Amino acid sequence: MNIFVAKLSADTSSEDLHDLFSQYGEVTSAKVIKDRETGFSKKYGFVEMENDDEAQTAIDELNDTDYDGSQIVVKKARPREQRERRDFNRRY
DNA sequence: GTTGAGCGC
Repeated sequence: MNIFVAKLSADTSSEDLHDLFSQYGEVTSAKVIKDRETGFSKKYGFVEMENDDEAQTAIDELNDTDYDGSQIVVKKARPREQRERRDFNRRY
C-alpha cells in the first residue's frame, strides 16, 4: 500500500519515515520529497508497505500524531502522476 | 527553511 505523509518536520528524513512505519509492519520503501533543485523543504513523503492491513493500521495510528515536533498527516497515496490520457480524466 | 489542505521524476 502506498502511503502519503504530509507536514513533516524539517528534521525528518526518509530513513526516519522508514523506521517510523516499520513499527507497524514491513516497509518496502520510504522517501521524503524535497525540492529537486534546492534539495530543500517539501516536508512530505511517501511510504510503501508490503502488508495492506499493517499499512492501514500504521495510517490509523500515525495520522494526526506528533512526530519530531510536528503533527504529521498520514493517508493513502494517489497513483503517481501519469503522462498518458491527457484528453481524458481531468482528475475528478 | 514557508503557512492551509500538501501526492514522488
